[in-house]
Amino acid sequence: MSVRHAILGLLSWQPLAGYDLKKIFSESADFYWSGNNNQVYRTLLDLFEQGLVEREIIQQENLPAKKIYTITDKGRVELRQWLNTTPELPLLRNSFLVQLAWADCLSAAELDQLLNRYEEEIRDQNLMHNARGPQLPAKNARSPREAILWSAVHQNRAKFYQTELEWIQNLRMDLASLPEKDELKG
Amino acid sequence: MSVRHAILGLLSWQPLAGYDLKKIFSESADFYWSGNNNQVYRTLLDLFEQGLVEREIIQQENLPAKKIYTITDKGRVELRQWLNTTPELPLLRNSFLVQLAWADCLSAAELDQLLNRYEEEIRDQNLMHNARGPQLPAKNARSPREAILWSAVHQNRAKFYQTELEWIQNLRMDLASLPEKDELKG
DNA sequence: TGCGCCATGTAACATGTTACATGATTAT
DNA sequence: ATAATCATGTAACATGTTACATGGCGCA
Repeated sequence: MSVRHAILGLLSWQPLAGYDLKKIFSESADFYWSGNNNQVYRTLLDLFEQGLVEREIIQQENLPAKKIYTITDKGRVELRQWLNTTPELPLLRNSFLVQLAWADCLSAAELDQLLNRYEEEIRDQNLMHNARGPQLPAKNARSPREAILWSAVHQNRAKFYQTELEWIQNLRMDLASLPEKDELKG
Repeated sequence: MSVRHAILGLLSWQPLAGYDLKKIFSESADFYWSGNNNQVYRTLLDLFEQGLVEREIIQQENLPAKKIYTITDKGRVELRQWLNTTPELPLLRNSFLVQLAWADCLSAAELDQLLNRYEEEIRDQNLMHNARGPQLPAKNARSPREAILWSAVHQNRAKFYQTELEWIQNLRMDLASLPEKDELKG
C-alpha cells in the first residue's frame, strides 16, 4: 500500500500534525509503520501538493509552530477508492523461523536459549500491547460499527502473539520428546 | 537480518545455484523473501568475495552454465554466530487492518465484500501452503531434531492463516449483531 | 508462432531506516 | 547537568521490487 493511505485514513478520522502521525505510527503495533520523520513529512507534503489534504499553521508560544493537516473531499474520494480495493496479503517476515530452520547445528542449551529469547520477546510485546489497549479507543468511534472494527483490529495483533506463544510451547514439547544425547555440549 | 543469512542457511544445507535460491524464496511462504534476481545474485557475489561461500561453474549442454555455491568454514562460523543472536521481532504488516480501521465509511455491502475478499485470499494461501507441504521435507532432515524444527517452521505459517480465518469469522459475527440500518445503500 | 523453463545478470525505481540539525521547555 | 518532549525537516544509506536483456530448448 504505502504510508499514503495509512496517513489519509488517520486524517479522515481527525486533523493531525506530522508529529502526531509519527507518534501514532511508532507507538502502535496495530498500525505498524516505522513512524520515521522522513516518510511522514515527505508524504504529507506530497498529499498537500496533490490537494488531498489542507494545512493550517498554528503558532504556539514557547513551542515550535505546528502544521495541522486536514483531509479534503478529494482526499476522501481517494481513500474511499482504496478501501474498495482488494486487500493485499499480509506481509509476515519472521527471521526467527529462518534461524530455527538451521538451528540443528546448535547445542541443546543454545537452542533452548534461542527459544527462550523469542518467547520472552513475544510475551513482552503482548503485555505492552494489552497494557496500552487499542490506540483507537472505542469511545472515540463515530458509530457502533466503527467501534467493532477498531476492536477487531486490536484483537488481531493480540491473537497473533497468543498463537506464537502456543506454537512455541508446542515446539518445546516436541523437542522434549527427543532422546537427549548432547547434554555435554551445553 | 537481510537475505544474507537466509541464503547462508540454505547453503549450509546443500550447495545451490542462484536460480535455485530464487525459486526457493519465491515458492515458499515459510522462507518468505521476494526472491528477486537482483538481491540473490548480488548477495551471492558479496558472500563469495567475503569468502563465506565458494563456487563451481558447471557447463551444461544446451543449457546455460550454472554456478553452484557451497558454504565455506568461514561461512559456517558466521551462520552459527547469527543463530546465537537474539531473534528479531516478527515483522507483520497487514494493510488490510488499515483498510478495516477506516471502513466505516463503506456501505454494509461494500464492507462485506472487503471481508470476503480478504477471507478468500487467506483461504487460498492456506490451501496452497498445505498442498505443497514443507519446502524442507522431513525426509531430507539430517537429524530427528532438524525434522522437528522444519515441521515447526511450516506449522507456524499454517497456524497464522488459521488464526486469521477464525478472527475474521468472529468479526463477521460481531458485525451481524448490529442493527442493519443501511440496507438501502448497497 | 508464442510462451515458459532454464540461467545469468543489470538498471531504474520505490520504499524504509538511521542519523543529523535546530532550538526552546520541562522534568530528573 | 542531562535527557526527554515538542516540532519541523534533510542527507545518507540500506533494502526491496519491477522491468529489461540474453539465448537456446521444448511444448502446444
